[in-house]
Amino acid sequence: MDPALLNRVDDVTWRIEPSGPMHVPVVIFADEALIRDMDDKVAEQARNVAALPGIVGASYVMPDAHWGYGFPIGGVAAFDAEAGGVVSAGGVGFDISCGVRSMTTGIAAAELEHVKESLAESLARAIPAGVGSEGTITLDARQMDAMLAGGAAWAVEQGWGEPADLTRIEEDGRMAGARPDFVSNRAKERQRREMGTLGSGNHYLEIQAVEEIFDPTAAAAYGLVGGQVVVTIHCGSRGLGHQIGSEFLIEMAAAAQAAGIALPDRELACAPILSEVGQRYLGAMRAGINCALANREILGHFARRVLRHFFPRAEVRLLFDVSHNTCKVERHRTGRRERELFVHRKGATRALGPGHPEVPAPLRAAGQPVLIGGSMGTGSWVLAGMAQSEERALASACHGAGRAMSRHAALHRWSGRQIVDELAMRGILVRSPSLRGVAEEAPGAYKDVAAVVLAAEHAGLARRVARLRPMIVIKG
DNA sequence: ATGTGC
Repeated sequence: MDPALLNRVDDVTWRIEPSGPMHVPVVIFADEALIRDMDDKVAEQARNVAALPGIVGASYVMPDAHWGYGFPIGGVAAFDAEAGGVVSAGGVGFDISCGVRSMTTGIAAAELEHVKESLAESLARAIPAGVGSEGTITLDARQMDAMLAGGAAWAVEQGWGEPADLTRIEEDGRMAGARPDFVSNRAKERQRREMGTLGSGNHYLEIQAVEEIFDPTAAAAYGLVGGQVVVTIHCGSRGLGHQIGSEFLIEMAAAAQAAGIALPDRELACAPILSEVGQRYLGAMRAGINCALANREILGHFARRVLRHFFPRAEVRLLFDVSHNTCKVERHRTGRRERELFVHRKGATRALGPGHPEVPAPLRAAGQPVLIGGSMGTGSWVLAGMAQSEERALASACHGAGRAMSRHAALHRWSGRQIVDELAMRGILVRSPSLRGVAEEAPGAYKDVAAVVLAAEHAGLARRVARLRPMIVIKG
């Protein structure tokens, strides 16, 4: 993207003023180098989002943004139901409530080095991964509905997790307003054997070491200790979320037309929040959120079991679990008014600042943990939401490194074997059922995650707390 | 993202 096409507000803030059908401006948070590397399509998509009915504030773009389906990945947009605002399946993303959880362990990374190979094998056996991966859990129709209504709280009731985890999950582990009866039988059928599975693409489970600490006070509150092991899981709602997204995309294309909404791009299919289709999507999507919360809870439980086998004294505690593909009802101040908004975050994380009442009490003074998944080779980051994020971007921040290259281009450039060997030389063990998947996920296909988090910090969205170095990567 | 797909 050519920076000359944008209005530069400061080093990390850029605007496109409303023109034509746009109701609000586009606001992009990124440094100049990230802007130059960003696809022109991101600005086009963000402008299209700014033209949707009932949008409030701005069409926001995070520093890790790239081209997505309809909405950019790394996009944040809030809608006012009473002003004709819409909800969009493409604004949430196909992988409903895809997200990240990190667990601290108290294990010294140096100690783990001695068992790294066998731990990698055990994790690869315990965590089903890959396209169409199925696990050891099969749900009947009643259990499926209970899971879709209960989320991670349901998983804990079933013995796949610990009650203390729930306070460290958004929505306390259970999304209210879920309507399992609005989820199609086909979506439920696809999910029957997929609970506790990782899936494919950019999903992973990593064993990481706390490599560097930037904010000792926040790190202490988060339980992050230099040289200790952290487990991070990136996964979502698997086949169920995908099926819900696909079905509602079709329904919303018709609903938008029926509501007389002119779509600049058919991929922006949406329905008025107050319409029948809009309400049905929200109920189904919230069930999808519960599916993702339950899935990450179960995967965390499997990882915990394996770690305790190797380290019986390990205390595997959930630091936090965040979703980055959601639409949530939140109260925000825009201009002079505070009002209820439907906030779409697609490839973007909620980032509540210090003192916010929705942040769990032990973490509240530091602010909400913002977990940033990097690529396999470059590591991940833990940030903390900043007070300014509320005003700057509806309390949102980036979610990852963001792709810099298409999967196709990455396949052309690297072989999976070569990536596995190169990472092994650097002490990073990769286990995956798909070498093709590994090539697509080559570290070089991603943006510089350090530059992304620095831009987020300079923009006042989230500040750096710690950097995590990958040791073992279980890849889908 | 995805029982990967025109």
